[in-house]
Amino acid sequence: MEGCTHDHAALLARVRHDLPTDELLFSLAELFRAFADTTRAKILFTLLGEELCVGAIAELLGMSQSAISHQLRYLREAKLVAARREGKTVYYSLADRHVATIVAQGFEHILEEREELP
Amino acid sequence: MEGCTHDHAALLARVRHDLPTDELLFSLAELFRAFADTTRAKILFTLLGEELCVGAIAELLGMSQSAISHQLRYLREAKLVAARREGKTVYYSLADRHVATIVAQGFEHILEEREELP
DNA sequence: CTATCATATGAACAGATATTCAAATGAAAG
DNA sequence: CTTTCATTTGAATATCTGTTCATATGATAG
Repeated sequence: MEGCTHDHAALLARVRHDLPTDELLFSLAELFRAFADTTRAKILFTLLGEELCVGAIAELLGMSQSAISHQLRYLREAKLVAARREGKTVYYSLADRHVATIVAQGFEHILEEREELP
Repeated sequence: MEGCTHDHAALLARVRHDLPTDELLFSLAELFRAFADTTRAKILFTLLGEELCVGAIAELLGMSQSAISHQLRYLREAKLVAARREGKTVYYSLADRHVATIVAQGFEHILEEREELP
């Protein structure tokens, strides 16, 4: 059967009350999905310091221009990168200061976690 | 053909130098993958305030106990939640203070983003 | 106009992932 | 021991996701 039969009605009510809406939780998951792929994480890192064109990123990561372009579209629609056209070339940059913060926080977590295991 | 033929050798060299190792970037993506699923995001939220048993989480999210257990295993292996057994019941809680920080940062991002569009 | 460079896009395929279902633990109580 | 409760696990399945390949767009030069 399903679940336990404990008496946690009061606890559940309280936790449920504090829980954000489904829609907001979905947005949160959506945001983290952008960082959850190795290729996209790499792209975001290359853009931490400077704006770069698609070909440069592709070369940097040793991947096809098409693959990078697809991921850039993803990041663009997630509003995490911004595009700027200059002639034939399109330059990408981070769209939001939060991107850097979130990446930095994740990094800190990983590094501290590794220090704990000698 | 592939990529552009610009002269960005110096730029590429510099960016490449600042780029973390593949292994570290993979770990980063792996960490964010844990937050990148709606069910897992919900679970982490329910655990922000208190520790809860599996059945309670399942009831709270209106999902099967098995589905929740599978995701809890994922989160346990990612070292984001900790389990504590008490009789038949297993209580889960957040394993790391970073979890709360990362979630909070993501939330802030979403909320600010929404304020910008009236 | 045509040719070329940089990027974008669509379809297709392969691999990953989340949920369900059925069955297996593990712990306490009778 | 058997029964029951809470949770875990494994296999199967359906869905999602990332890359490739081929083709299209957009911009400049000639």
